[in-house]
Amino acid sequence: MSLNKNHQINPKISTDCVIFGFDNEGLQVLLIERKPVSDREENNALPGDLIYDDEDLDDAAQRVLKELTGLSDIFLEQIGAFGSPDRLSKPEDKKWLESVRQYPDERVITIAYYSLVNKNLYKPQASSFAQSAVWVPVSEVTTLAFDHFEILKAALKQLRSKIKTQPVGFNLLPAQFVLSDLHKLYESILGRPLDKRNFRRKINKLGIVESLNKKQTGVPHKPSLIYKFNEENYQRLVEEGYDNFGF
Amino acid sequence: MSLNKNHQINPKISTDCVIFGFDNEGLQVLLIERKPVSDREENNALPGDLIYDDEDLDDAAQRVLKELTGLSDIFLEQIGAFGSPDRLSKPEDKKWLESVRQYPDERVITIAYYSLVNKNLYKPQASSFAQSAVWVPVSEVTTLAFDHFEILKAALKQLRSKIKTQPVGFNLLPAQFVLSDLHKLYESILGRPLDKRNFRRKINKLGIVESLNKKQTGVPHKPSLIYKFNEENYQRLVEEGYDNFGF
DNA sequence: TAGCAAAGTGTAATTGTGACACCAAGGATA
DNA sequence: TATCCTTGGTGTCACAATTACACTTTGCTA
Repeated sequence: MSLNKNHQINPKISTDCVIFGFDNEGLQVLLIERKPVSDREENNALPGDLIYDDEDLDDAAQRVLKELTGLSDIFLEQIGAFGSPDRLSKPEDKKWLESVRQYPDERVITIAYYSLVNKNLYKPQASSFAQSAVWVPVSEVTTLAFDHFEILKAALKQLRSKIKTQPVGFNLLPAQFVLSDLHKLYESILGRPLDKRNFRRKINKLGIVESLNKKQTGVPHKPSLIYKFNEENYQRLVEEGYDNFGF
Repeated sequence: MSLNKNHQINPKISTDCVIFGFDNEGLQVLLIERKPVSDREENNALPGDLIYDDEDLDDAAQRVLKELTGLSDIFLEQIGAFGSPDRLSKPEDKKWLESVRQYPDERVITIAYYSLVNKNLYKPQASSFAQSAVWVPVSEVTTLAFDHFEILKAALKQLRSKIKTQPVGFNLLPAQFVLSDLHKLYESILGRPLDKRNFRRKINKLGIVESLNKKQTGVPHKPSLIYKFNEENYQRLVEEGYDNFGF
């Protein structure tokens, strides 16, 4: 910490959340559709909000998540700060801000987070911005408002690197699942195919899933065994300093 | 982005830099000694500064680095934002801020960076805070001002994880070095011993160092060959998508 | 010239990875 | 009720990577 200098600013601080979900369609992200202009994709934005006085950054992100999805205490990790002085200055973005902010020209630095939600628990909320929330397959997103596409790319990168060392994927699945769901999830996140037998071998060796000795019913093919995540074994691995899940 | 709400703040934004250096004593970090009170360690702080209007976050961190070390264009990576509302409120810290800031009670959110500098190129500068900069072995740091110890721990964690996938260590070494320097560097960063033969095999296989066919002189033991980092081979590896340096 | 200190080198056992193909089970349908 | 369709579930082999481990070389110093 040094002495004061001239020209320092007091920007606004926001938090923007990249909320990932997963289903048979693959990896999705929850976006807010902004109303005006055409329905071009670049009008979508990440959900976010300005942070409050005396509010911790993580708490602000949890609050956004809660307002939007109704979920609390879910996986959430900071991506980093995005604060380019011109990050809000695309013409469409400026116009939109003018309609919505008291001081639309103020600089805003955002602290970005990503989180993993189980879409089965997700229930859209009635809060002001949750109305226009939509799940969009990550692979179909090519542009977003502000610098949000850049933030999404950073989130994906961090998630990919995280899932190689920690079994965070379970946050995206229901409590009971089938190994092929987990398999598809890993393929969706990593964006490449994984050999079925090798995948299963790895998962089994880790001992982080546990069969419930129940089978699927009503499926037009051989029913799969149903599994749950074994949190105790996972905790043991982490305590032993294990951090390589090797994908 | 949602609608405005009450209670939003306009905090100050600072950047704090964890500047790592390396020599025979191991991994070091550059700290600022705050003047008052006793010479207890918790008076040391990370170098940092408030950011300017219209200044990009990365640029602010580069500026701090330049003012402090005289170096520009060196390895620098964001760690993340630290913004707990009470991060400045330890009594000693408050007293110090009162002596130095116009509005010492203002909330300050910091964007932390870490960087790797070659101590041979480092020359202390005459800037206001560079006067009291000191290199301290990372292993001896146990407390710091504000939340800076937490930031240091995050920096170390990120560096350890980074060095497993990218050969960033070369930023800490002189342009010409000896394999045992590189070996000691990796051991210092990872905090555990690495087998000499296995280490050399890995480095050689990667092809990212290149012998200059010169030997050390004046050492009281068998002289070592002198190496340099092979940037072309490294670039090739990165372009091929290689990101596992396997330590 | 003896001794010291660090440099430099190879192998064997184990473990991990990647590629690959067939049978099983249940529902759907003819 | 037999056939077909779809997905579940399984083992092996070749190769690569990792770990553990000890002795000789070189140059300076005493």
